[in-house]
Amino acid sequence: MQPARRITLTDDVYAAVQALIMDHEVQPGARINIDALARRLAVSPTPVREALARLESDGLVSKTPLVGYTATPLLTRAEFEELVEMRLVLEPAGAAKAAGAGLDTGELAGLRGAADLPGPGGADAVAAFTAQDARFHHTLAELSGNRMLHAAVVRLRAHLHLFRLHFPTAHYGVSASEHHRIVDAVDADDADAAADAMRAHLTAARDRHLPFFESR
Amino acid sequence: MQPARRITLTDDVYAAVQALIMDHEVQPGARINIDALARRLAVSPTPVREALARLESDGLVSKTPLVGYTATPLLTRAEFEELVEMRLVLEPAGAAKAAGAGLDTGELAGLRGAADLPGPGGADAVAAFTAQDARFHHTLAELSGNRMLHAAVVRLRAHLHLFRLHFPTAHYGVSASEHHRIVDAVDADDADAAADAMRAHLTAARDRHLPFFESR
DNA sequence: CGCCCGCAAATCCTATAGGATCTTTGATCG
DNA sequence: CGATCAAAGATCCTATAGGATTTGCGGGCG
Repeated sequence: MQPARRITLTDDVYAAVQALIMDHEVQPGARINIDALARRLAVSPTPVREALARLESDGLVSKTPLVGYTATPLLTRAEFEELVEMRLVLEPAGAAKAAGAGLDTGELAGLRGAADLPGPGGADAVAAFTAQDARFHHTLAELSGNRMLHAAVVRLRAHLHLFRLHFPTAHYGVSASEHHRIVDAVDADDADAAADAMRAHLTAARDRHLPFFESR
Repeated sequence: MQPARRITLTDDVYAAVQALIMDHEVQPGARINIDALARRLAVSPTPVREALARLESDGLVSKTPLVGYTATPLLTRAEFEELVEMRLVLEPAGAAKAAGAGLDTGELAGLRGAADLPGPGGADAVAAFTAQDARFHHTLAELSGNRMLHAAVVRLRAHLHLFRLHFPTAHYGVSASEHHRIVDAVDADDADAAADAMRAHLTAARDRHLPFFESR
């Protein structure tokens, strides 16, 4: 039996500010006033500063000494292409590793569960979709058995926050089927097929996201 | 003309603590007493806490709420293999990208300069060698043109701190020649050859490091 | 002899205050 | 009218203090 609040205020603030930025309640590129943020969260500036320091290492905010913190701006088209390229380097390798790792049935079942994606219905369908999509990719990276690769994949997700509000909602089923094709290859212990399926998925997802940049 | 101290105390402390850990002046796995560290650096605990928060995101320390920070322990053999695997995923891809990027002569000259490694002479030969080796790998990753890949490569270097004091000093020339072979391939715009040369270098470096684990 | 409980010391965590720096506003000069 | 400079305000940064929690140690019980 554990007390009501196991974690510290700093950790709470860290999660809260992360959510504020990911949900664009703090505009990308906007200055972050530490005192105002502290008042908004009903805490003192001290834990806010500590949370911001961690978020800077995560790439969600950037700091200018003696000036203040700024929410990281939206990705440019070029940065988006770099992100895709980076994922194309990391994630197919992770899928291949997972395929060769001899996963047990429990791990495979968990991966299959994460591969399913919620439909377009529901109150906050976009958030539910992105959360589940992240869970699948993170789970697969974790099952690669390489903790550093897993950490790198998780870290990249932070840079995707510009899409939280612009996710193309018309292709839910397509993404899910691509996920399942990857799981099938992993299940069959076919490393090459798993890597290929992941590459196809990432490339297709890239094309689905591209229209976002046309309208800017 | 700029004032004597352009950066803040927190940034100074961050660099100082990073050096303390990388140089093993703080034993890997040891608890970190915030107050004692603050006294040692002649500052208050506040900037120390902020620096530690950033170092946690960097992977150099880990935090347990209400208990304190701990210096990250030395890599186990398994973690070392994962690190090598991760570098084999990232760095050959970066070398290939750099080879296809059409670098100008200035960039190539900078890379060639970084490829040279200091000889075994000198006061702190090990530190000089590791610093120059890091500069080469970071420069090459930067020239890939992918900022996220560059950042990931730099981030991995932090986990190498266990070798700072155990670098095999007998193979300076070998490493340098492997570096130059990579540069040659990049210079020839041969992406496949650059990736192959990087893979060969990383694999060879892995084998050179392995004896360290035998003696533990 | 080993285990468990309770108290004291150490440490962490948060809030607050004051000094230092940057930004903005307004007035003066060219 | 535009540019420059100075002062006021806002904000950041660091130090300090006190409350909350954990850890270490000693005594008591089984």
